Amino acid sequence: MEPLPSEFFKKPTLVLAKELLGCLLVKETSEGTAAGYIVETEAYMGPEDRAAHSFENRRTKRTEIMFGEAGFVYTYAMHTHTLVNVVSGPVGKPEAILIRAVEPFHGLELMKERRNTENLKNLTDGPGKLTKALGITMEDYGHPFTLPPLYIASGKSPEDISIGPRIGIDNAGEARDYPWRFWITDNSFVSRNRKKPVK
DNA sequence: CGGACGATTCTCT
DNA sequence: GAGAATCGTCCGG
Repeated sequence: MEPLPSEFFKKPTLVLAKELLGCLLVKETSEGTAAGYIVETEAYMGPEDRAAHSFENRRTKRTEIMFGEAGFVYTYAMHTHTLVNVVSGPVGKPEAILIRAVEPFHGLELMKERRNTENLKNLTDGPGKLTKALGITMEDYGHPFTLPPLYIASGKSPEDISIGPRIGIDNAGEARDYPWRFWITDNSFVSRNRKKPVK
């Protein structure tokens, strides 16, 4: 599991969101290393995307990292959970890709312990679940995905990719229906809150 | 400085 | 499928 180079992240956000599928998300801690295949992503497209934190270029302490270079970690808190994004797009364009689900690959026992469950299916099939399982926290904010302790490595190529509207943004007006959610077709670790694919 | 609000999850029913 | 938990962030006053 070798980190991918920074060049990997320098491509259009909607392209990167698809290419991240099948890649490994790896987190090293003092407790050990945990990793999973990325099976579900969502793109957030900045100023013109009502669902994005950076809508209308809203630049705050929280969104600051989105305005920087692609390939950095954007974590934020949602209720009691931490969610993790990959910063994307050129400098000055605040785009990001939310990692919504991974398929457990390495460090199974550690992940089960952190999630307090033996049920593999329930381990990492949601954005808040996978951060807990992997040990991703707000401490990771602003770090590069190209170096340990939190990095992305090449994995396996998905056979087929499904596309549909994003989850949990029903109040985002017209952006609600944009087909910016990507997942590996028929993968059982995709988050349950699923809608029908448009493709 | 207060109030509203989630890119969620879990626990029931 | 609905409702609670629960808290940092953000914006208005």
